Amino acid sequence: MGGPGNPFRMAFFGSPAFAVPALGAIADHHRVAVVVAQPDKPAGRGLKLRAQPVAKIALGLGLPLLQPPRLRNNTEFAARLASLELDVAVTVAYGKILPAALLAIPRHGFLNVHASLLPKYRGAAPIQWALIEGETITGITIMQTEEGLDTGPIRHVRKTAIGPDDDAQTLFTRLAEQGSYALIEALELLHKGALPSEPQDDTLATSAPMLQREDGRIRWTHAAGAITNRFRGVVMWPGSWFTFGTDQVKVRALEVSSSVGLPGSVVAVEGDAITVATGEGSVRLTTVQPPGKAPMAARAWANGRGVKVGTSLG
RNA sequence: CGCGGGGUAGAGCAGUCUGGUAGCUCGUCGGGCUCAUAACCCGGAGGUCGCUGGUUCAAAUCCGGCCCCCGCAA
Repeated sequence: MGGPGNPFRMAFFGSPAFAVPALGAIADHHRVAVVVAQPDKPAGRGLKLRAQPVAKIALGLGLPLLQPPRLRNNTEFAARLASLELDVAVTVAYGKILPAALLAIPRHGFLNVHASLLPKYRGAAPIQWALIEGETITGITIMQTEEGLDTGPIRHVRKTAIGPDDDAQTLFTRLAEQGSYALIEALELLHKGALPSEPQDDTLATSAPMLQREDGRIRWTHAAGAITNRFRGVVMWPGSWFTFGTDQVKVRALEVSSSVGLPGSVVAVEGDAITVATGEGSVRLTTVQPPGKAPMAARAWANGRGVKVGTSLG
């Protein structure tokens, strides 16, 4: 176990893969009285029941696991949480709003691990939106959980640079790790009574709502750089896509190019790639994926569909 | 029983409804043209049409079973 001499007695709320490193860190340094994750949900082809990553890890570590379908007006759950005599609880991408009645249970309340530099990018998809907006720096904010969405006082911050090769996948991995470090740091400070609390400046707040399928649509009139940034942000889901006929064609790999032309028109077909003009510059599509098919070289896709220089994509 | 698309030459597709010579865009090999080329011209090789059973004079195509890949949704 290791860690500080006087570990906290804690509850951990989290669900997806992003929360896994934080759970591991907490389990190493503190006493986890209970892990709370969202219920297993049907997902994937065939709608088979899929366990939440945090739930799997919790079971693997032999930690008590709860997956209540509802928190609001759930007196049984509240009573159980209260009976644990928690010092503090943490939430990491749990995915549900916590009622005030629960927030008041732990001695130090709830700390939330958020993957942006608050007050920017409040909401469910901070990593994706930071990439879409072309940010070059982001980070982890540990905040006091309130009833509002990511509005509580900032208690600890850890920054990280966004590199040109970063996408949602790499940033997710890095920030999940950074989040676990930041959380341990914050808990140490809390233990010493030295954890600051700074209210957020609401006038600087921006929102980062959960992505929708439409957020992946490529707007050819946008600049090539903006299209690329969005591609990096939506790569995990829903992915960048354009329309051709009635197909939504996903773009699996692209790079900025300098050719110019009418936005949306194919200006070059060479090697494995096709180059499409945008509002400013162009993008070279190297791998695409039509619906129902495996990913393929963009050139191969063009070959089979009669796409050539001059063809307009939607 | 959530909805749906697909498996035809090395790649991507058409052909299947209306059974009857294996087609298209590329790649590849050879030749030609060109100062030159990923451009152009000519020619060639390359396919047990996912597997399997059935119907038929005849199956990529019609019927049954099986295997595999993927999209939506969540």
